Amino acid sequence: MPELPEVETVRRNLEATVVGRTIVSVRLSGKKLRDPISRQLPLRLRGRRIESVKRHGKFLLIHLDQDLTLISHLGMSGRWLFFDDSPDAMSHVHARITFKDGTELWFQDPRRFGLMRVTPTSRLARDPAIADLGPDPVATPLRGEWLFERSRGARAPIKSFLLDQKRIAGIGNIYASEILHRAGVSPRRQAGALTADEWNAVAAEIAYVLRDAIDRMGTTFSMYRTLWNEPGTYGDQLLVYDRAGEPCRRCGGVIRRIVQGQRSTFYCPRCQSVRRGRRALVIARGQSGA
DNA sequence: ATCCTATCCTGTAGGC
DNA sequence: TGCCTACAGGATAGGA
Repeated sequence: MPELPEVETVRRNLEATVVGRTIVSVRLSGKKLRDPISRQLPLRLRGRRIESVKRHGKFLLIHLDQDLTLISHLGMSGRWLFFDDSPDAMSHVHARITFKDGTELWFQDPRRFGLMRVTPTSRLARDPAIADLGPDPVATPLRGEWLFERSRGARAPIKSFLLDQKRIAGIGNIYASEILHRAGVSPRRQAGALTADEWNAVAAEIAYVLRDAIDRMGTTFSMYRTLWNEPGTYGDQLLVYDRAGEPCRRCGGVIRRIVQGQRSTFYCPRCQSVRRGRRALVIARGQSGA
């Protein structure tokens, strides 16, 4: 579910809500996440105070006192939910954090692809989950020139390149399609074959789309919710994602779905032609003929 | 190093 | 209604 804008929304929610609160207990469910939660985690978190909430890509970093950080990844279906009063039982809740004042923070994740662990803050950069991540494009706006240089020799399609968290941290399946559509670049192009101008366009749309999606609290299809169980509204802005067979909002052509790396990709073959040069030639011809 | 495939897990939508 | 298949916002191990 959650890509950078959704995780950033949850981060802001957490920052406004749980910073300053002190944990009195953590209860774990018996079920294993893909990366199991340590049984020691409740003991390590007990008595700790939340000092700040940061983010790198899709990872939430909840900093506590005594040099501890709670690393959290939402996977496909993870949610953090905050309650003033403990609600009735919910399914798939893997951790319940109770604060000193009686408020609660629950981690729910039906598909169990999420991750939660505690690590010393001073060694956070060496945590295997964090160590290999590329730059966060919101914290560090990416320049087209930098992407151009970094992509030389890359033979994977640009769509897969954008999803690679080692290259850029935070872009997921929805926003990769949206970014490429707005940039007018076909998802099938080899990343290493994009021109500097094309990378400039992609860099600009990475910044624009992520910012816009954050402003709208992300995209909700089914699972994703804010800390208060509200949906995000960026779904109204989607130009191609999940719109196969529907008309392109820019040119009226038909949006197509293809599969790349076992993930769906949506694009408009007319706006995003595979051969940019050919398209430019057609336009030039039309002008000379007029 | 890079790329591709299969896999982890549950829920839901759509076809019959 | 039920049964079946395909698919879903992600990351990663293992092999080419």
